[in-house]
Amino acid sequence: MSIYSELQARGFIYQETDSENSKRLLENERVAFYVGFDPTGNSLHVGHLLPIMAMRLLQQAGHMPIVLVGGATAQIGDPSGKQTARPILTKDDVAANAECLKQQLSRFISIADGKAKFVNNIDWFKDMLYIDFLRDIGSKFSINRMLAQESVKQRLETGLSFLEFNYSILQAYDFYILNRDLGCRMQFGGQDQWGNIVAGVELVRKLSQQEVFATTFPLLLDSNGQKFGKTAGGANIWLDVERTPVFEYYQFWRNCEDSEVEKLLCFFTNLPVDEIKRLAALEAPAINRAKEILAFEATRLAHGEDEAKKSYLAAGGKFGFADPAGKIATSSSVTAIKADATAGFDDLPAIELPASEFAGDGMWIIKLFTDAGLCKSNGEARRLLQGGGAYLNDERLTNLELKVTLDMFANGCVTLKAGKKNIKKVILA
RNA sequence: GGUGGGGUUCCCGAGUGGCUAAAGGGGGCAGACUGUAAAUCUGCUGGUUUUACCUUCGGUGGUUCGAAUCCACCCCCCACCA
Repeated sequence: MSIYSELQARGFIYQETDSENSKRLLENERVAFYVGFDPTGNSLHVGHLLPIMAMRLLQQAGHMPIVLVGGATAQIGDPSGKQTARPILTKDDVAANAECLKQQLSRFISIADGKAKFVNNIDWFKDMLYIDFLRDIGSKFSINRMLAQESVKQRLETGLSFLEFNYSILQAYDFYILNRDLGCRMQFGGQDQWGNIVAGVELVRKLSQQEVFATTFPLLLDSNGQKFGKTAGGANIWLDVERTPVFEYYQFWRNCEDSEVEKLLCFFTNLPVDEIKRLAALEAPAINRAKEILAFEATRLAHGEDEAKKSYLAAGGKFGFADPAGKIATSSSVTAIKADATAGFDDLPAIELPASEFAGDGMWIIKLFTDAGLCKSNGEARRLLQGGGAYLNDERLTNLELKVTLDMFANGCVTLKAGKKNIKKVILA
């Protein structure tokens, strides 16, 4: 399958400036293309993954990814798709964040031996004179057209500063520079970037008389219309294990909705499309195997085969395996793992607490739930118990005054659960 | 710069002196049902040493036995005019 058909079949293509020529270009030439990232945080989250997976596919097909870090533009904040202006970052923040970004990206695309280029737009904006910019670039933009942009129109309702208004001009200029200096001929980005991206295509045409192309990805939403990549709780699922432990990362994918599995497998795994269609068409409860494969594959890409295996076994041990006999065919390496219900116990999320806490009268159960990180406050833990959602060693707790003592530990360990899915082992230190 | 309208708990949004930790909705959490799914129903949704106390209604100060609610000043947002 050609790379273009692959992208299309997997649902990556939402809008294109020139479908026919993009296809021809991607199929017949080695193309330098760029995707921009805002270094606004020190970790990527699942919401960033769609363009990353696209870059991965394109790179595997022989194309050259240029990762643009928006060091300059991050200091402005893109108003597209945002309700309100974003806080402005310092230069040091941006530099540190850019480094984290590069490191996390390296799990998905090859960055060694110049297989991918990293650029920072601060490099061409920092010495730019305002007058020059206005004359050379500003003159190419029509305010009338900019005002007609959907993203701008929306912000006009609530207010838009001149600073933010300039964002699309800066992004357009990025494309111009990358085309001029690195021969970049395509830009990919989120659907919300369309206006900015098209502005770039036009600017390149006006300034360089070059034809360049752009494609946007669909915006992923969950069933509630929220941006994809948040937990139910609204917290982001990060690629940084400090923020999102691997087990939780795995569980995020494992808990996707039935109706989403096919889409998610297409976007976030490397499995062939026809296999995905077959897996996603499985009847309940076998559909759960598709979710296991999704979780395993997505975790494998982000955290490596070993970590993915641990999470698979830990989750399977706790909740059961969807296809323990391995009857459902798949090209995923998950099939090689023996579905052993006890093997993953050690890899459940755990916290160590000093044994002295449990000596004598023991530790108050409410405090234990809070200290273990399962509840944000004692009040929340109290409510959890009152609502019947708290478990100690798989027994439902009702006594708010319970003290956890050393004799409740088996092999130096007790298991806490907040609800059916949030598990934490407490290990004596 | 002028005039008018606003800033309430995660979000939207009621509340115009005590009955207000603050209606209602959304979101979230938990329970039941299930397949670690969806839908549905139920409970909960500021903190603590929990029949009580503490913190919260843009900020500061004041009036009052008592303030999200009244007064003064300040900050910010929106609309129209300039």
